[in-house]
Amino acid sequence: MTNTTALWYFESVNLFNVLCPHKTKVMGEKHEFRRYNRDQFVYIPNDEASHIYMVVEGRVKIGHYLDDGKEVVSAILTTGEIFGELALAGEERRKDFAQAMENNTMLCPLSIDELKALMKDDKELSFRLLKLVGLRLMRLERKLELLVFKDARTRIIEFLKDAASWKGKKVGFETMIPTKLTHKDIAALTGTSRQTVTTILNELKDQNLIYFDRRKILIRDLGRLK
Amino acid sequence: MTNTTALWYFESVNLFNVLCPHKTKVMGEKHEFRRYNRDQFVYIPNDEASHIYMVVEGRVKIGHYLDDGKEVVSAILTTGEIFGELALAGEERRKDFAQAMENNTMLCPLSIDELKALMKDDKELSFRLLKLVGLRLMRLERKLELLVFKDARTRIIEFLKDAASWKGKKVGFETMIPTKLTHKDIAALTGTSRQTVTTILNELKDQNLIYFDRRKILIRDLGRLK
DNA sequence: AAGCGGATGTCGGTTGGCCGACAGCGTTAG
DNA sequence: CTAACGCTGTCGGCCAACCGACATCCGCTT
Repeated sequence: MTNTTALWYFESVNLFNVLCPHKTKVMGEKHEFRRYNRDQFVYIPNDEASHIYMVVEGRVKIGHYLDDGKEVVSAILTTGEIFGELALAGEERRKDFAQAMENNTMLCPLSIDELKALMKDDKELSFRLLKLVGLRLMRLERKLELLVFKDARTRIIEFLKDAASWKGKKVGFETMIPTKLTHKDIAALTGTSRQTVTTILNELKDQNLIYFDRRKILIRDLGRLK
Repeated sequence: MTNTTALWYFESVNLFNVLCPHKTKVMGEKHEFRRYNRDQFVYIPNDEASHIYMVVEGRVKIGHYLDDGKEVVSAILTTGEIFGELALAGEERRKDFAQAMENNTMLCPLSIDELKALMKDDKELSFRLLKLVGLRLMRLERKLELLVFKDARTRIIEFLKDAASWKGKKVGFETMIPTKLTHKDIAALTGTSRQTVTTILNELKDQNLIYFDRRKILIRDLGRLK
């Protein structure tokens, strides 16, 4: 579980680590995961915002729909990542959707009500939750800055670096990122177009800064990638 | 104070309203405001993030600097608005700056340490703080969506609508927004250029959808503005 | 094994809006 | 009062990157 622990660390608030003991103690037998199939929705806009979730297995797409019905992807989450946290920051009905991207996606749900109850006994928990939401805020600010002030190439490179530090395995100078993300996915996550992603990734490949195929991205040298 | 109350309501978490009694009780004589002069910094990047602030009077610019030294404005705050809240979400050193825009800008500072101490006695406070940060998150998500998926005209119009609902005084169909924001300011807040703001505002004026001069913006009919 | 849907690769045409430049215009400081 | 600086207004050049179109290519499904 070393890897999962690292993921939790990255979340910077080891929320579920704290809560799973709580759950077993306080919530008795309700300590279960939920299973989802590919394309199944965890929640959709206007659903009651009653839980937050941690991804145990599989992938979850977070996004919402524009007026014209077009889908906007704001995040694609994997093992160890938390979503739905706006529910505990006062959101009553979902504004976004969460959708499983793979069969057998396993989620650990956590009821807001129970969480609030726990907060009364556990002062430390309040800080952790505050940090969780605060961390989201900081990340979003970074994303905003990238999107507004950096060109497509820079955004994609920053995305690669993030992914590398987050999921990458280092071997010498090279960093290997196993990923099922399509160019379309990367485009959505970096605010660029599908074609631009393809072009820029191939540019980087030609310069031998990266290599990639359909299941991984390999960064030759993180220091040289810019 | 009706107006100020309305502002607090908009903040959705009546934080300082709750805390001022606390302060007078818990903090005794420390219930003071701080005064700043035009262009004086409240904090700058790398300062210790030890307080959050509410604007009592005047205006405060929040922003940060890009690598090339260019200034990025992320918000311009007036009476009743709160800033520096990342400090209570785990930020240790400021990443942004806060700068008074007018002489005699008055701020009400609130120490994070004291706040944390208060949180232990006041379970309601934890929720409020969570809501405060959560609200920021929601707003930022909206801003992100506007910046990425909407064109400059739409962004500026949305900005006008926001300002109207926030600071506007309705008189019949018309909404009057008193403001000292320059086109440059509006450009920074909407992620556009100064020239684009000037052009679009004048377009809207020509279409008689708005009127404006150097100290106010008048929206003819909120329903028709789009 | 065949076929089909989705992913990748490549090409131009098109354009929103940034930016520099410059000319009034208002405010403000002294 | 006056100078100076910053704000507003307008034009045109320019370009990043979006988008449609189309040709593979891959891999899953039946």
